[in-house]
Amino acid sequence: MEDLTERIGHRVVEEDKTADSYGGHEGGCREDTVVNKVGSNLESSSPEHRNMNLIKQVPAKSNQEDRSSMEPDSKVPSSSQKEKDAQLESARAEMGEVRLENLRLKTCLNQIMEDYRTLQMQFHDIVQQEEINNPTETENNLQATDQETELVSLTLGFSNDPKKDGKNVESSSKRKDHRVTKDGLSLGLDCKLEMSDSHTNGDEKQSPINSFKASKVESKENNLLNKASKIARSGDEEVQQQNPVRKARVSLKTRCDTLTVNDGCQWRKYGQKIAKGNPCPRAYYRCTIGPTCPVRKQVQRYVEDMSILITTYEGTHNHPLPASARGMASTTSAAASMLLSGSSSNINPTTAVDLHGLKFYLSDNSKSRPLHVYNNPSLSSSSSHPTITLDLTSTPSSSSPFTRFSSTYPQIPEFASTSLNFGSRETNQTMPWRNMFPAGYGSDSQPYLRNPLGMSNLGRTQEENNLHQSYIQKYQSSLPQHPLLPDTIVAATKAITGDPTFQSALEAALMSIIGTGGGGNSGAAFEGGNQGSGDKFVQKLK
DNA sequence: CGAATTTGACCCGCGC
DNA sequence: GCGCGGGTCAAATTCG
Repeated sequence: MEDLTERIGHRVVEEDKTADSYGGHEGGCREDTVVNKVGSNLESSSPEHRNMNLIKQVPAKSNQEDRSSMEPDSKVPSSSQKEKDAQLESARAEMGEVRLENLRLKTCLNQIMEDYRTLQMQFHDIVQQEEINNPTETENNLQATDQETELVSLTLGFSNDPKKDGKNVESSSKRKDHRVTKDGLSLGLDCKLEMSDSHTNGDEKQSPINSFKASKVESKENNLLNKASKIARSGDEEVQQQNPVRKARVSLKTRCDTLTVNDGCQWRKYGQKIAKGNPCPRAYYRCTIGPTCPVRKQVQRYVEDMSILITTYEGTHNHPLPASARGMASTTSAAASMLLSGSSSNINPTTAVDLHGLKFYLSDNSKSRPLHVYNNPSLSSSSSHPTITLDLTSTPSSSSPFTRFSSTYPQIPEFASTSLNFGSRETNQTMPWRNMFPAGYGSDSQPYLRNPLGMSNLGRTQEENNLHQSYIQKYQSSLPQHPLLPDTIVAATKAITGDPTFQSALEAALMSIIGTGGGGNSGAAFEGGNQGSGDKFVQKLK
C-alpha cells in the first residue's frame, strides 16, 4: 500500500519508455506499425525518447532489408555484412520479444474487458433485482436498511466536515448510496449533493428517478439551495442547515489556444465576467447535452500565462455521455471524490510526492480553497467549493505554480487544496496526456481519457469496490519497493494511498488519461502513438 | 427564424 | 450595515 504512488510513478515512466518500443494498437500492433507510430512520435518526443525511438526503428527497417538485401550476399559475407547480420539477428530477437509482448498485452486487455463486462452485467442484474423488489421508489426507500447501504459502498462524503455529526453523515450516505444504486454508473459526486439538495428543499417525496426527470427545477433549486437552507426545519435538515453542502470542483490546467478545451460535451455559454486580478474574462458554461444537467464549467485564461486555460468543472452529468466525454467525466468525478474524502485520511497537509516526474500534491482540504488562489487571485475562493486541480500543462519546475504551491503552502495553510500535477519536469514532453487538449482538437473523435473500467469509484457497487480493492492490492504486492524514497515520503504516501478514494481517483485518472483500446474505442490510438502505453500499463496493473 | 452568445442587472455571501 | 466580488439571469443581439 505504502508505495502505490511510487510504483505508479515508476510505471508511468517505464511505460513512457516502453510505449515507443511497443507502439501498440489494441495490444496487437505489427512491426511496421511500430515504425509508423514511432515516426509519428518523433516530433513530440524528448531527445531521450527520440534516441530510443531511433533505436527501435532499426529492427523494423532491417526487417525489410532482411528479405531484400541479405540473400545475394549470403554466400560471401563481408565484415560489414556480418555486422549487418548480427544487427538483424538482434533485431529479430527484439521483434520476437515485441511480438510476444503484444500477444500478452492483447490477452491481458481481452481479459480486462471480459472482467469489465462481467462486472457490468452483474451490476445491472443487481440494479434490476432491486427495482423488482422495490417497484415504487418513495422516500421510505431513502431510509434504506443498513444492508442495502453496505451493498453499495461509496467513499464520498463530508465526513471531513468537523461540524457534521454522525447521524447526518449516515443518513446522507444512505441517500447517496441509494441514488447511485438506482441511477447507475454515470453518477458521481453531485448526484449526492443533489439528493442532499432536494432533501433540504423539502422534496422528500421525490424519488431519485423522479428527481432525475423533474430536475428541470433542480438547477433552480441548486441556486436557491442556500436560501432554502435558511428555512427552519427539524432533524437532519437542521444539521444540514449548519453544514452547507460543499460542491467539489475540478480544475484542469491545459495549454490551449482555443476559447475552450474540447472535452466531448456540449456547452452553452450563459455568462461572462471580468474577474478581479485577471484581465481575461471568465466564461461560464452549462452542459446542454441533458436539458437538466447540473454540470457547469468556468473557463479562464491563466493570468501568468495566457496560453494556459483553466477549466473548472462543477457537478456530475445526470445523463448518458458521449464516449468522447466519458473519460473526462469519470476523471473529474473521481478527482472530486478524492478531494471530498481526502481530508478524512491522515494526510500530511504538505504532502507532495514527485514520482518519476508524475507529481501528486495532496493536502488537507478541510478549509480548502481553490489552489489558484495563489496563482490567480481572480479565481474564486470559497470554502464551499473545494477544488482539485489537475495540471496538464508542461510547465517546467522553475515556473510551475504547483511547485510554488508546494513550497509556499506551509506558510499559508488556509489555502489548502488538492492538485494533481501532470506536468512534470523531465517527462513533460513525452507524457501521454500532454497533448490531451491541443488547439483545434477534433470534437467527437477524441481518443483521450478512456477509462477502461468505464466508471469511476463513484458509481461502484460493493462488488465492484471489492474487486477494485483486490485489484489494487494485487497490483501493489507485485511491485518492488522504491529504495530511493525517504521514509517520510513513504509514510506520507502510505497515508495518501491508504485512502481508497485516492486509489480509485488515481486509477480512474491515470486510466482515463492513458487510455486503452477497449470500451468501444477500437482502433482509436492515442494521439502520438501512446496507445501502447495504456495497454502495457493495464497489463502491469493487472 | 431558432439557437447561441453577449452583456448589464441582479442576487448572494463574505469580510470589514 | 455596507461594499466588494463571484455567480446567474434574461433581454438584446448575433449567427447560421
